[in-house]
Amino acid sequence: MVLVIFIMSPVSLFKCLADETRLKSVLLIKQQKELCVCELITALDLSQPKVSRHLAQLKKMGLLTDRRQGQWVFYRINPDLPAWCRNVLWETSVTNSDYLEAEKQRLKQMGDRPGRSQKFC
Amino acid sequence: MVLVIFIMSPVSLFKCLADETRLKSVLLIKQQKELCVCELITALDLSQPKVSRHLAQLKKMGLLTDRRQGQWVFYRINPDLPAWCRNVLWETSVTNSDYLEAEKQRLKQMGDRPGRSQKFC
DNA sequence: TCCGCATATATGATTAAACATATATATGGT
DNA sequence: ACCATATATATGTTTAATCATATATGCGGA
Repeated sequence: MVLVIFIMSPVSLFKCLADETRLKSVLLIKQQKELCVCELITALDLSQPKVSRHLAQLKKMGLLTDRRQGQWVFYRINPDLPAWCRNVLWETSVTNSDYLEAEKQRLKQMGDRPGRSQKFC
Repeated sequence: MVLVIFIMSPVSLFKCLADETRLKSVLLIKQQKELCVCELITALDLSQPKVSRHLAQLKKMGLLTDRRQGQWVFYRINPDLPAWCRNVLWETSVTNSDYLEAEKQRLKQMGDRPGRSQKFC
């Protein structure tokens, strides 16, 4: 039986969130539970490599996890993320509820959003 | 009658906290209510220009305020800092209580700490 | 089944920009 | 003059953006 505890240093978390692309990605994903790269590209209105790079960085830092479903890769908040990090995210999103308005709008208007197979979760 | 609301964008706050010198300065100041530059230099064990520069940046961003008392300049958390920012700081400091152990130790052992004249507060 | 093409995502390489630090010097108060 | 603090300049280091390309999956037709 193995117990793995995931630790995130304060500075590491803040570095993750100190970039607009990363912060918006994280908050959007948190709010939508799960998003694939092409949905984020549309919502954030940014280039594919740019989004992909920041997601890779967030995954490497342990803030996000990903799963592949067919041709799509879906990103989520790492379920093992320490509570204090989740609280920081929560604090940020509730107080700045208008911060993602444009992004949510673009996401809502997006056609051809890939379907989720729940069996893979 | 003028009402001034101070707003801090999420990314701005996280940029402030995404550097170890700045984060430790802010958390130490928050915990000690008020610290002058020479106390921070001792506690953080860093060069004077380095500390001074980061403090100036935090003041410019609105996270800190300062007051001069004689030859010393004391820094505090800006009393007008939005509640969500304070909550993020609180969340960070309670969960990472050992993060400032060495700094608190050095501060405690520091001789010749300047006295505070309460009349200026 | 195999091939070619389309879509989704990732990554290498390059360049540009932002950031942090050190040294030296300036300012402001006693 | 002395002390505490701030700032200017130069320099090194990190970080981010872009373009081009690579990998992976899916689909349609021979």
